[in-house]
Amino acid sequence: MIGDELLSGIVREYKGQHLTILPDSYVVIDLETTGLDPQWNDIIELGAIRVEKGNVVDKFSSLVNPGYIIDSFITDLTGITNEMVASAPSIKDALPKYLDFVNESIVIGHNVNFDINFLYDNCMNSLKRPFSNDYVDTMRMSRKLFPQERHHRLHDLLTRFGVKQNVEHRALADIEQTNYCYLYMKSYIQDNGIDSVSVLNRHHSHISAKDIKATVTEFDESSPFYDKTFVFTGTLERMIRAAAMQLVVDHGGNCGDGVNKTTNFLVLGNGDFRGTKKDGKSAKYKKAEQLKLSGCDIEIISENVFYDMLE
DNA sequence: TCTCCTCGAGATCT
DNA sequence: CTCGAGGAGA
Repeated sequence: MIGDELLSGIVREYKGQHLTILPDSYVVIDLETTGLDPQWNDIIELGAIRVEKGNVVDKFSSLVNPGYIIDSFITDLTGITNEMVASAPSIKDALPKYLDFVNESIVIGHNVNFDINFLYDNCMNSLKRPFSNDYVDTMRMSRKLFPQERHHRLHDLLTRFGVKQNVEHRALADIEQTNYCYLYMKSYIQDNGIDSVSVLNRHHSHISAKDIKATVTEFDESSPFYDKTFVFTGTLERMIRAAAMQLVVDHGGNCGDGVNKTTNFLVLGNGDFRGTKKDGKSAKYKKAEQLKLSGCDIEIISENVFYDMLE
């Protein structure tokens, strides 16, 4: 995002700050737009709810006429049609009322930088002022809180927290669900005595195999994992690598970062390789093949076989 | 072998 | 921002 901003010459100098506190009073926002890029796309719905001391005290919702035909892809996604925005105000007319509603409050949203960037640019263009509210991002909270999860879309959070979700992406509906996710994670942090500031600030440094400690003390010695050393290459489909490594050590096995003579299993991720690869094989794969030829006790298995071994 | 750095690419929002 | 591969240098 920063790179894109520099390339396109957009530096949002007066943007608010990301906060690691968990406020009781705030405004949850969500926008529907004609696309993903604030430079080329426009707002078609402004939504917000005001929460004070845990209670929803006010709501704001307004469609916005972008001044051109909305792509059918967006209509399918959001349920917002050209007929619906035909009588709606332009962004220049709708924005001041919206800003009055949001006021100076802390803003909460899912991947809220998306919404804030749209608001910032529209404020600059229409009103010659920035949008500088500080904010809390529920996507960032989820990433920090549940680093073992691969996906952190709003949809994924709702599934994880056991909530049914709507088909259409209308602003107020998404806002209500975002608020639910915020409150859920806020309680999760408080109930588990987590230090929110340090957890929400930590950047997830690279996990090395030796950092993974077993969470159990008793091991089944007949497990195919027992006393075996596992190494992973490529991206796993079903979980992130750290979670798979945790499974290995909890079954009495060990993990390594690189392939060597002590490696017993190399697990090939079903997903694409991200690093440089020639002939579709990673360096770990080729090294494992060599060791196997020279008589080492090493097996090269697929991700699916790995899961089968767990049973 | 290990630690640290760089690079590419995916994720997330509509 | 994150994750994973791979290279440099101790």
